[in-house]
Amino acid sequence: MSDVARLAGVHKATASRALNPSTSGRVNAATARRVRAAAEELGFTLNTAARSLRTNRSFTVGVLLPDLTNPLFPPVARGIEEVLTARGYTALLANTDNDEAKERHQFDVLLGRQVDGFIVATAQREHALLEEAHKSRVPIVLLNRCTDQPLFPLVAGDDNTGILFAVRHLLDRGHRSIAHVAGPQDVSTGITRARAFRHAMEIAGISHEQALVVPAQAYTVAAGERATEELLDHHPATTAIVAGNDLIALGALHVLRARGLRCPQDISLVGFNDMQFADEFQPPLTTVHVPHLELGAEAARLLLEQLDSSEESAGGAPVAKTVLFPLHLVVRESTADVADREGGLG
Amino acid sequence: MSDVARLAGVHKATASRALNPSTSGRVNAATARRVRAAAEELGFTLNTAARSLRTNRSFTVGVLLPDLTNPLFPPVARGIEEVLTARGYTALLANTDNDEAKERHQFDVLLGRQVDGFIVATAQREHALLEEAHKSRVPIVLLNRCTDQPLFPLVAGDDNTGILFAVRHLLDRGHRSIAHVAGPQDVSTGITRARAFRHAMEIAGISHEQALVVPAQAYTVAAGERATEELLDHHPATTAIVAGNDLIALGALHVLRARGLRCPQDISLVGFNDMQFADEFQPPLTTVHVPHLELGAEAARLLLEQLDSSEESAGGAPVAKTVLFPLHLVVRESTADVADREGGLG
DNA sequence: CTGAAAGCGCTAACAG
DNA sequence: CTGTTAGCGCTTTCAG
Repeated sequence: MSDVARLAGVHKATASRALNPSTSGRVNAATARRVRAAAEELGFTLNTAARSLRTNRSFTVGVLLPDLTNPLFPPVARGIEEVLTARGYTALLANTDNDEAKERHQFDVLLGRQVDGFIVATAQREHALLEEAHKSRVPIVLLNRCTDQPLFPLVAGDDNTGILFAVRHLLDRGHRSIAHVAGPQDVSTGITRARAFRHAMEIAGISHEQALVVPAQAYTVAAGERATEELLDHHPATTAIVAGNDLIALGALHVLRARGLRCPQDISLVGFNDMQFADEFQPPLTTVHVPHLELGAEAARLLLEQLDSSEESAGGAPVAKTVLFPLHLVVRESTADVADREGGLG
Repeated sequence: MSDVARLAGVHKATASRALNPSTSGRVNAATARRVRAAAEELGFTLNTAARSLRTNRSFTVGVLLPDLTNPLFPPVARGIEEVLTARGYTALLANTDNDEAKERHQFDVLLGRQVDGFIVATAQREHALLEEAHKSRVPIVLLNRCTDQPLFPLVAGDDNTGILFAVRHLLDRGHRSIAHVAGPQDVSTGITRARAFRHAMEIAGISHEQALVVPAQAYTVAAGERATEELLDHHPATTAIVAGNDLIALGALHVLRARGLRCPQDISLVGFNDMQFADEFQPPLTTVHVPHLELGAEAARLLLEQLDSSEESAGGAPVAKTVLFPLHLVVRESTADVADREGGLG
């Protein structure tokens, strides 16, 4: 930078001001231009480590997610990345594998790297780390999952109406023996969707006892398989399943296939998330579409808002705003009328 | 850190030495323990910005990939992340969308963030940016794709034998009119696989003219659709297709379906990569399995090697080592005997 | 509008 | 084995 300054014939402080968009107003336009030209010529790139050291801001955001390999998260990550880079920020992605120790470690590493804030997609209903983090006042936005205590702003899909759409669709198709193979109940989405399911069934006048809910241990294909086995063992009369998410739905699909049950002729199935390639499954999966990219983008926006405001004033704790995105059902080929079911049997 | 030092009753330089694993040997064991205890007590986390500024090393690696949303890359990213974090490094992922300007920008941003090196999965056969980077001697490892000039170490799958397995499988099934819907020809994997295809057909004694190659414009479903349309328009007698990758295969699948051709009864199809959920397609895709996680891990290892050696000595330019991983064919349900084909027609 | 000077938190060379 | 000192490259008062 001294070199740039020398070439432009100014002091390095002036060069610094000229090169920083937020201070370039405080410098003569012609001088600024000269400095920029000099920087260009020398192929100068600003040393962010030095800037961070001085300003105590790294323009870096930590993103905690369970597993990038889960098809949900790549679009989320891209959404985050897009709004962050537009503002000169960079995302540091960290996989936690739903492991508390690993998460803690990643969190500390990210803190060491002076991240300005976090986007957390790994929230459990009870979450020690997040409670501590709340006390230490690090800016955090929750994505998708939230804690039981409303500690932080949250960006998520509107699971309630999502499930409502799914159930209504099955009811419209004449189903009454509908079961919910739910997600894990220690995660907010798991219980929200289960509650929404019970509620939707209740509205339809179906007794609480008939609104079957079998929780899977995790949002995975394997857990979905196990839970579906259990469901079908105990309640073979089930004609339709609402799955906690698409991976669980995939597990259900496997079990149906293994048992010689056809989907949708024998059992209808609705997923949740509309993950990439859900339309390529066998059969193409009817599922609730969640705009993951937008979720990521909005979470990033909310975090930036927080960072901006904490910059201007040490202002009071902002209300934990919640942004719920509208969801819609994508009807494909995994659902059919119950009527079709009787005739279909060979 | 001064606080830690004070609490431990030593100078901050000593504290620094005690806290850094690579220098903690140069300090009294008891003192070191005292310092670590103090650090623990104060919840001290080292400021990496300051360290970077001083040491000129950020323990950060830039990863350039086309698009995290492409199912190939999440496992690659995880592989990279796993070996990097084990050594205290962090990966900075950047999506380029195969856009040269965007890639340049991302590259510069990463340089500004003082990355110690790059893993690049976006190499084109002619690649201006990479040639410049080579001159500037930034440590780089190429992943999957390489430039025509062997500028950097490369980690990739052994595409040649992968394609050979695919072709041999189809030949064994009695196919002779086999076509290759190839990947884009400005990318190394695109031409390598196309060449390997021609070679494998040649070995089988099938004339060069019959070894049909139709290149897709990109490794996408849409491009795969277009290329397959073209192929089937001009060569309806084709009985089997080797696709440049699984996304192209998916495009082919769509076109077959649209034309009322059954896979595998009418046309057999082999993909490449064995991407996540390829086994859930309709039909489950026979494809060449590529160990993406291992590719990422190995690339990270190679880069770390380079970083270690450039640390010890300013040593001469290392030979551009190439690591090719063995690939194998996963036979599923998208391939069948030609014989079955005749009988299958209604 | 620009220059001078201090200092962010850490490490490394040098003494002792 | 430990303390002293200087300085990484930048931003930001404070003067002028």
